[in-house]
Amino acid sequence: MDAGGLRKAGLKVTLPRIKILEVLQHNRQRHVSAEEVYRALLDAGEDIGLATVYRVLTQFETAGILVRHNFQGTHSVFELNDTVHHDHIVCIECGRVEEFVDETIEQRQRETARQRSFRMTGHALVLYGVCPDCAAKAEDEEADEAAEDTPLREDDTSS
Amino acid sequence: MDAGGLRKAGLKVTLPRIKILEVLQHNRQRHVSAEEVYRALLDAGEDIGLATVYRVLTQFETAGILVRHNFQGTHSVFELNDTVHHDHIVCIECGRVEEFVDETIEQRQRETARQRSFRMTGHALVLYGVCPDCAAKAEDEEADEAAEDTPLREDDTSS
DNA sequence: ATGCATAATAAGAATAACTTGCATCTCGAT
DNA sequence: ATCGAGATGCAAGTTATTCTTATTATGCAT
Repeated sequence: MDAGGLRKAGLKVTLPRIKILEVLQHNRQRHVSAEEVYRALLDAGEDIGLATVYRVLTQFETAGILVRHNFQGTHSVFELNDTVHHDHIVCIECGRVEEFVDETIEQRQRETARQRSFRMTGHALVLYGVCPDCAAKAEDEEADEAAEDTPLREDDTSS
Repeated sequence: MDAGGLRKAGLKVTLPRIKILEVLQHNRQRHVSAEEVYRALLDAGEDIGLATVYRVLTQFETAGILVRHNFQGTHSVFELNDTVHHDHIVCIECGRVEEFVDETIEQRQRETARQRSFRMTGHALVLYGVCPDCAAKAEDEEADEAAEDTPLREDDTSS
């Protein structure tokens, strides 16, 4: 699953690539950023350059070994592509990400592309919302604020 | 619709904001980037700073006046939010963007969030594919390449 | 209409996330 | 073991966006 995958993708089996693949496999359930992969390898005592991490992740993406997401717009995160396809729902408060699959949505997407004569090559569906945990926290804070109901105030009468 | 919208959003009605709003309204059917708004205003003889454009666009987004998209991951584009909600299908070849609405998908998304006890605040759905025009072009080129089967070549025998 | 407190602006420096150029090194076919 | 294509590390360069600060404009009360 390691070197074989690389070989099949037409990529030389090099130490950095193997190590990066390992990090991704160890974080199979999470979405990791390039920076995180880099840090993980440095912490593991590997001598690797950040540029290499970026290059290799892009190559892996091109090779279909992993999938890139842009949940926050500011930076990309990656996950291995050896699981079944799924979409994501992201908590805008804590950043937590859950996966889901809805065959009805998938089907309607294909239908939409077909109607417009597009040959669909992929899609990105991300739902944004507040997860149950953060919703609970927010309720607590609302209760606190109800006592003063002043949205913005600098004067806390401290002087 | 100009100043009133700003006023309602709790934003002071300033010249830069009005001008930026005008650019967005003149490009109602397109998706414009911060850079494009900036250029448009410079070309129109306005004296405005790029930082102001970014700041105002972000304020507008927060105020719900416009919507931000990250189609290519590298930079954001914006569109006014006074039309009905819609999703997008993007051509990966030429960048052309079409809009669509599918109530079934919308509904399944709400259902998905509900099932996971997320309070859904928004979503991003982008279909990627090749538009009819680009597909036609690609076919032509395939025919050309069949004769030489070299994917990349600079030599067009023009010299 | 006018002044003042507050909010908004411009300009440029700063930052985050990547990307590229280049000399050196490694993989792997021989 | 050898050699060449391709990979790597480092440092410098990009790109998109945000921050800092001094300056200016706006809106509200008068």
